[in-house]
Amino acid sequence: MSIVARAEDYSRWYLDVIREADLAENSPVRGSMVIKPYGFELWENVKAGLDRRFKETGHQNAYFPLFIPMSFLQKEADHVKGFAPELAVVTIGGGEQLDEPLVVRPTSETIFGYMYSRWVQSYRDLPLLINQWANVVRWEMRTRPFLRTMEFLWQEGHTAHATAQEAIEETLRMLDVYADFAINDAAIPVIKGVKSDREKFAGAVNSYTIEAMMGNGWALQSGTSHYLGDNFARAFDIKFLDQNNEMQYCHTTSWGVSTRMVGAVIMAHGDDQGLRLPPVLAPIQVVVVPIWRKDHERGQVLAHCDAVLAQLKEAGVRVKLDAREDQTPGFKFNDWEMRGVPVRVEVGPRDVQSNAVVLARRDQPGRDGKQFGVPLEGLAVRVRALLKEIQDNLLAQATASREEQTTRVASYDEFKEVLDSKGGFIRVHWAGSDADEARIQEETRATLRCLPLDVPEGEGVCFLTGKVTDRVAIFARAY
RNA sequence: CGGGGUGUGGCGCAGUUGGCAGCGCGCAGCGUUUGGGACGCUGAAGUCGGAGGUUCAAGUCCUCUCACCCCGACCA
Repeated sequence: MSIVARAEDYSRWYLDVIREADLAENSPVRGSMVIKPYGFELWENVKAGLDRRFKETGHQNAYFPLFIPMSFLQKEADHVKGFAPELAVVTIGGGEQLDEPLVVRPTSETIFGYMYSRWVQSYRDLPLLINQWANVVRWEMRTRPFLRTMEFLWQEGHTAHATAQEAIEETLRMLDVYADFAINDAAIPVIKGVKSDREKFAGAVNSYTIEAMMGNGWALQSGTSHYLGDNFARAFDIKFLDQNNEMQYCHTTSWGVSTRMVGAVIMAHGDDQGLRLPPVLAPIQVVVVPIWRKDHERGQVLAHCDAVLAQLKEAGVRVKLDAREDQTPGFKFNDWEMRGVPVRVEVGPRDVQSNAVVLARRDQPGRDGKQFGVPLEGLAVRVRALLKEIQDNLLAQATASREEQTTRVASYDEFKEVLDSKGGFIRVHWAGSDADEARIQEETRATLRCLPLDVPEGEGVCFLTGKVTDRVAIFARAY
C-alpha cells in the first residue's frame, strides 16, 4: 500500500491519498461513499469555519425536508430542465404507489420557495436569511470521492429580499464569505467570477463562483452563489406589500459549498507523500511521537510527552499523542505525514536529557523541516507561530503554483497549444457566443470557468473572434 | 449509453497443456526490537462474483448473467 506519484497518475494519486489518509471509502452503492472519522472531522472543521461566517453575516440555520413533491420542481421551467436528468424519485411508500412522486432533494430552492411564500407578507418580513446543512442527491453518471458523489453533504443558503439590489448584494456578500473561507481557512487561493450563461445554475439570473486550481492544473468550482432574480418568487408566489402598499415579488438568492471542498483541500495542497492539511482545518494540528530504546527510558519519555501535551492543549492546539507500542517511530513519522498533520513533535531520551523536543513541519519534508533542541519552555508559543507560518506557506505555495500555471493567450492556436503542453488556467479577452463556447469545449475539453470580477484589465482583442472587448475569461479543464 | 478492463483469504495479486488453491501485505500468539516505513518463529483465515454446461476431473474450457473499476457524453 502506498501512494503513486502525482506526475505518474494524478487521479490514482488522489484515490490513494484518500485511502491512505483514511478519509473515506467507497460504499456498496455505486457512486456513494462512507466518510470516515478523520475525513469527517476535516469536514466538520470546514463547516465550523463557514457556519461562523454565516452567523456573522446575519444568517440562521434551519432544516427543510429531504422529500420534495415532484410538482414543486416543475414550477420553474429552467430549474426542472436542469435537474430532471439527475433526480432520484420515490414512487412507493409503505408498500403503496404514491399519488405524487417525491423527489429526493437535489437542492432546495423549491421547498424554500414554497415556505417563503407563506412566511412573507410585508416588507417588514424581509430580508429572510436562512441556511441549512443537509445532504442532497444527484444521480451522477461518473463519480469521484468528495468531488462528485451521488449523495453529498453541503450547506445551502436561501434568502429573500425586497429589491434586486439587496439580493445582488447578498449574492456577492456570500461569494466574498466563501472566498474568505477558502483563502484564510483552507489556504486555497480562489478566483471570484461570474459564470457564463451555459454554466450557470438552472433557474438563476446569474451564478457566481470561486474557482480554485488543483495540483494538476485543473479547475475546481469550490463554491457558488446565485442571484435568482424573481424567477422563484414568481414560480412560488413569494410576494409582499411594500411601503407604498403595492404588491411586489421578492428577489431571492441561494449559495452552497459542499464536501467537494474536502477534495479541493486534498488536491490543492497534497504532495507525493500524501495529504498536507492547512492548520486551521486539520483535525490534528500537532502529533507527538515518543521514542525510546530501553525500558527505563519509556516512563521518562512518556512523562515528557505529557508535559508537551498539557502545554499545547492549554494553548488551544489540537494535539494528539501517538503512544502505539506496536509501531516504530519511523513508521509513525510516515503515517502522520501521509495524513497531513502539519506539525510533529518528536520526544526521545536525548530530548528528556536536554528538556527539549524536536519539531518537524509537514510543509518542508525531511531533515530540512526539522528543528532540533527546541526548549520545552515556551513551546506552545513557538508551535502556534509555526502553525501560522505553515498556514501562510501553504497559501503562498498554492498561489505561486496557480500563477505559474496561468497563461495569457492571444489566439485559438496558442490556446490549444498551451492547453495540451502546459494546461492550467488560460486567461483571454472574450467576446464569443454560447455556440463559440460550446465549440471550444467540444474541441479542447476546456470549459469557460468564469469571467473574473476583479480584473480591470481594460480592452483587448478576443482570442477567438477578434472583436475588441473589455470582458476577460478563464478557460480550463475542470472537475 | 458507447469504448476498455477486472472479479481468487481482510487488501493487493499469481495460478502454465484442465490434475492437492498459492504468494506479498495485513491479522492473532510469543520473543527480540524502537531517533525516518523492524525482524524471527508459530498460527487463523478462501462455496475462486453467480447460474448452467463440457469432462473421470474446471479457478482454468463453453454459454448466459451480475457487479465493480477506468476512458468519454452530464454535473456542486
